[in-house]
Amino acid sequence: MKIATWNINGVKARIDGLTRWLGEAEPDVVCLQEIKSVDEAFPAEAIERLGYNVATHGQKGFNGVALLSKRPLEDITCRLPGDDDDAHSRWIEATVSTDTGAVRVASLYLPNGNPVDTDKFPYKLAWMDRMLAHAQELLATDEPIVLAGDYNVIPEPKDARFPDRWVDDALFQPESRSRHRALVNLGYTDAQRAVSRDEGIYTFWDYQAGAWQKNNGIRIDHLMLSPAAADRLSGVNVEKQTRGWEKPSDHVPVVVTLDV
DNA sequence: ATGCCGTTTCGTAAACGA
Repeated sequence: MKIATWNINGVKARIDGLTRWLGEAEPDVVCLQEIKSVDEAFPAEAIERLGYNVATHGQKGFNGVALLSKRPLEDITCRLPGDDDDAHSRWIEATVSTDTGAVRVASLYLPNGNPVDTDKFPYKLAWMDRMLAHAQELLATDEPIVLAGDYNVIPEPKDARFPDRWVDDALFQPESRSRHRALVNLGYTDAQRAVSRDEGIYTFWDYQAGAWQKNNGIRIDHLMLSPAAADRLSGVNVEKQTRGWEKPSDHVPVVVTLDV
């Protein structure tokens, strides 16, 4: 089973690239972030025509997450527990069953947190604490778990082409990185790092200042696997070619292959 | 470097992003 995550930066602006990529890569499950659409305006038909079921958790203007799956999406839940006043649409999870088992998949869009000296940064950290609590609860189930999305965290210096430029950024703060490590310490495996410790693996290149042309990238889109899911991991691929397409997202898809 | 670029919105400038 191929499970992908992709921050598409506006699903309506990206529908041609999205359908092209679905046809070429043929993922079984796709976790989308930053759909920037309300549920009613999500271009579901174009995606359903390619054989996908669609579940969305959108909001007007920004944020918004979605799940696409060739097999039915079961037990769909939206929102991250722990703060009923949090109105941002940043979490959707569902179960996908196969002939040999089932996997619980979440599409998450972790808050950016910039600028660090504003309320946005403590919101990010509190959101990460809620995510850690929920991730721990999920481990009590027998199903393999995949927490996939835009984490807005650069885990290590080697996950940035120019780490020195990120030291004042919320994505690279010690508080952000330590919470990401806490997810690992709970037992979740960074799928990319399970297959390669290489530097130079990036998933985001800014639109500005020729970042793509200069390969000034960062690795912030992650698929975190529970022990049961990590046991089934057989491959990871960064779909870098999409960044060179016309009207690209600034993020590219990351795909894991699980023997499920 | 208050810059760059791109998407969205009861738009035509501002919010948000990373």
